[in-house]
Parts: sequence; structure tokens; C-alpha cells
Amino acid sequence: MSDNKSDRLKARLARGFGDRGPAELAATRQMVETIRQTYELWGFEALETPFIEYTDALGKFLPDLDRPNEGVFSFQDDDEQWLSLRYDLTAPLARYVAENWDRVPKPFRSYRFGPVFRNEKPGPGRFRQFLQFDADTVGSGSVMADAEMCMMAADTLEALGIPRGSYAIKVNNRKVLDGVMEAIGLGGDEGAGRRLTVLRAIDKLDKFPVEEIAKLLGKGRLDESGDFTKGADLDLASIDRVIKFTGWLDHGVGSSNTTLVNFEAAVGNSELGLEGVRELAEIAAIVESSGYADRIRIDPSVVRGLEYYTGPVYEAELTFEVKDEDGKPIRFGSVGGGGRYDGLVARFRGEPAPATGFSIGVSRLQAALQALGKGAAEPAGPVVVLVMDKERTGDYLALARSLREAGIPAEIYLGSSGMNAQMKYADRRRSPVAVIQGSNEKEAGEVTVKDLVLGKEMSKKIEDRAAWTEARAGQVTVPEAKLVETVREMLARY
RNA sequence: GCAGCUAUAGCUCAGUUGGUUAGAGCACCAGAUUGUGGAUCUGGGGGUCCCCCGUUCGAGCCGGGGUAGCUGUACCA
Repeated sequence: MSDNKSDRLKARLARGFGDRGPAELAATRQMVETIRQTYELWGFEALETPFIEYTDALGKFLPDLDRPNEGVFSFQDDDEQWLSLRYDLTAPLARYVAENWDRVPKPFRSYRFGPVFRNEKPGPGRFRQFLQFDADTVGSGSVMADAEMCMMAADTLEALGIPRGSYAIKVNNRKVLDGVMEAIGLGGDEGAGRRLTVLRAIDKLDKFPVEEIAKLLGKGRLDESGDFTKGADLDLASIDRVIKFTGWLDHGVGSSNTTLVNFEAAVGNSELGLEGVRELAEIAAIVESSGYADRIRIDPSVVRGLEYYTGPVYEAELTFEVKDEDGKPIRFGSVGGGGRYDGLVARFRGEPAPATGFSIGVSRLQAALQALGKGAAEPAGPVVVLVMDKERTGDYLALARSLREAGIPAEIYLGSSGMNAQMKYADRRRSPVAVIQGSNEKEAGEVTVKDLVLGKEMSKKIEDRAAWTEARAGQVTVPEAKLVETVREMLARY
């Protein structure tokens, strides 16, 4: 092994992945628990599927090539079959339900949580591994199931401490979007490419002003870096129809009722489109009668992933604004979404299997909660028992054990440094309490218990070393038998 | 992917018209302090100036290419 600096191995995190410390993990644990409770209150049951699936089960082979889509992390097994890391929790659920169709009750209501992986360009707040928490109902084609997802999403956000008014659940319907496409002559296979362009333009309604959207629908748009995005090349009448459909002409999105009127006009006499509008009207009615109308609204800007959704689609958006360290506003935008995917389970089976689901982006939502000041604090460390005399390690272990038996996390110092360094160590661990038993205490059958939190407070008022040392801030010496009691009292202070 | 900007210590950055041994603050480690965290003082470790090629007597600085990051845009099943 050479110690030449130039060929020393460099410790480095893989691009687009992140380590997570105790504070972040504690926050996640708390969030996940809250979401789980809410989902169970709504009658969903737990299910876990593996991180890896056969690529064909995820439906991610490129259509013309014998290899998986680049966006998924994939590799070949020793029998040459392609395996992939899951990129969402919906496709694996579809596989599970199809495989266990005869065993599960229908409709099947389940939830799951875990990391998903996407091989995409990472950016700030955008990782190649992140956490999702999903709930799905498989085997119900009723709009009740869709409405329920939206209402449960609202309940979940509130349970997480996001106040009403700081978020919105927005609902649209792929059938309506398809209907509008038909109405502007972009139905059928030959319109597919431009149809995508139009849908993407609509998807950007909350990002750009209407004039920019109009450019994307027409010839194209030049962005501020000088890059040109080609447009859908629609004629003026069609652009007008799409803009009217969105209802964004002068004051953004209006009430659900107004939006539904716009929708009905925009789909013209497209049968599919009208069906979509009817479904949305039903959802709006359910939401209204359940008392959720102030949180859930029909919104034309929701388009969602353009592939497997077949009916209602929804998105949960945070509407409050937070400033970062530089005073620039951060937009959190969408923290969850979902929709109806009637074809996904059916791929594995001959018969139809309607399904709808909602997915929470746990990582992104956690960042938002952090900014709201609702993130978990750095958790406290264990009580540290200092090792004053290496010959007496057994005694220190016994002290630590008595604390553990009382349910108090405790450890003995395992390094080789002196007392000063051990105190520093305890400080770094964020230990609330240190336990000291040198020869003085031992002889008297006593133990010194030091409140590190209180000590830290006191240190702010003390300037010079001698006074600080003399003060022995926040510590008491008690008989050994009172160790647990004393520590417990100190811990109870915070 | 496309476009613009950037790259010097673990972090934030300075570095003159191209000129000896590349600096600061913070952080880290040690001592002052044989049994007490913080503050203070003293000392210490830490650099392929992103990589390669070129211009030059001489490059952290100039030119070309590459890589990575940031911002916008596209994509996001």
C-alpha cells in the first residue's frame, strides 16, 4: 500500500446521492409515522415490495431497443435478464397485485414507503435516490376512490403541520386534456408529438406567465440564457382555445365551477372530453359535500407524467413562500401527486383492473417542513460516563448499565484521551449529562453528575478560565445509589 | 441534451501588469490546564491552485480542449 498522496483513494459521495445525519433521520421517522397513521385511519394496509424488479415488470424497455430506458438504473442478472432499481412505487404495486390477484381483497387498499431511484441529472433538492410514501386503491373504478385520495392527501398535509391555506390539492383529468387535443385537431397518432408539446406547455402554467405559454403553443420561446424552445406551432384559433381552457387569461385559475365551465367549452363535442368533465364535476361535488372545497380545486395546469395515467390526476402543492439564506424566495411547488392508472395492472392480466393512487415526495416535503421551522431538532446524545482510571473500566460499565436498566441511553468513553478530551467528546455528542467518578468520588462512595446543557448556558456569562474551572457549572456530587435518580432529574429539565 | 457562468486548504474566499517558498478567516489537532466543555493565548497538521495540451526564461493568472459544479431551459416514465 503506497502512501503517495496522488494515488491515495479519495473519499467521495456518488453524484446525486446524499448521506443523512441524525437530525434528518429523526425528522423522516416522525414524518413517516404521521403519514402512516393518517393512511391507516383511512383504512389502508401496509405492504412492502423490493427495491429491485425485473425491468419488463416496470415497463421500462425502450420500444425499439433491447435495453432499458436510460432513466432507470439497470443491470443484467447472471441469466441475462434485465433488472432495475424501482423508479416509483406504483409499478411494483401493480406487479404485486397482478401476481397476488386471487389472494387480495378487492378493492385492495394499501400503502408503502421507501427509496426510489432515478438516473437523471441531479440538482439542488433533486437527488437520484429519494423517499416516497404511496397509497393506492386497486380494483375500484369509482370517482369516489379518486376523491378519497385527494381528501386523504389534504388530511395528511395537515397532520404534518402544514396549515390550511398553505397548500392546495389540484385536480384535473387526462380525459379532458385528451378531449381538448381532439378539439384542436391533435387527436390520433399523427398528432402525438405536438400533443405532447401542448401538454407540456400547459404543465408550465404555474411557472411562466400566459404570454410565454402562448409562445410555447405557437412558434416557440427564447429563454433568458439564450436557448430556444421549439413550440407546438398551433394556429391562433387553437392557441386561443387552449388559453381559454386554462382560464388563466387575466386572473389565474378561478373557482372549480368556473373552471368546469371553461373545460366544457374547450372540449367541444369530444365524447371523451365530456366524460372527463362529468367525472371532475362528480369529484367536485363529493369534495364539496365532505367539506374539503377550500382545499381541493379543479385546476387545468395539472398534467402529470404523460404515460400511464388514464383519468383524474392530482397534485399537492405548497403555496407559501420561504426565503433562503440569500433572501431569495424558494419555491417548493409540488410535494406529491398521483392519479388513475387503469391500464397498469391490466398489463399483467387479461381483464381490466382500475386503480388510483397518491404519492408523497417525502424528501421534498421534509425540506419544506424544515424551512417552515417544523423540522426536528438535532437529537440529544447518550449520557457519557467518563473513564477517569483505566483500571476501573468495570466500575464504569456498571454505572452505565444501571442507567440503561432505567431506560436512559448511556455509554462509557472508549477513546484513549484524557479528561479534557472526554468532556469535549461529550459536548460533541450533544450529551445532556456526563458522569464522573475519579478516585475522590470512589473513596467516598459518590459520583459526580454534570448537567452539560446548564453548564453551556452558564459558560456564556463566564469570561476567564479560572472562574470557569472553579464554577464546575451545573454539577452535583451524590452518593452512588442516587445516580439514576439524579440523572433522571437533570434530563427532566429539558 | 442545449445555453450562460464558475472552479485556489474541510468551509467561505483573497491572490497586483505573468515573477522567489500560494495566503486569510472559520473549522480541525495539541499545549497553556497532573480532575472539567466555553472564552483567551501559543503552536501544529492540511494544497496536483479541477485535469491535459500549448504560449513563455517563467503560468494560480494567458490560449485551446476536457471534466465537474451552479443558473436557466429541455426531459422527468
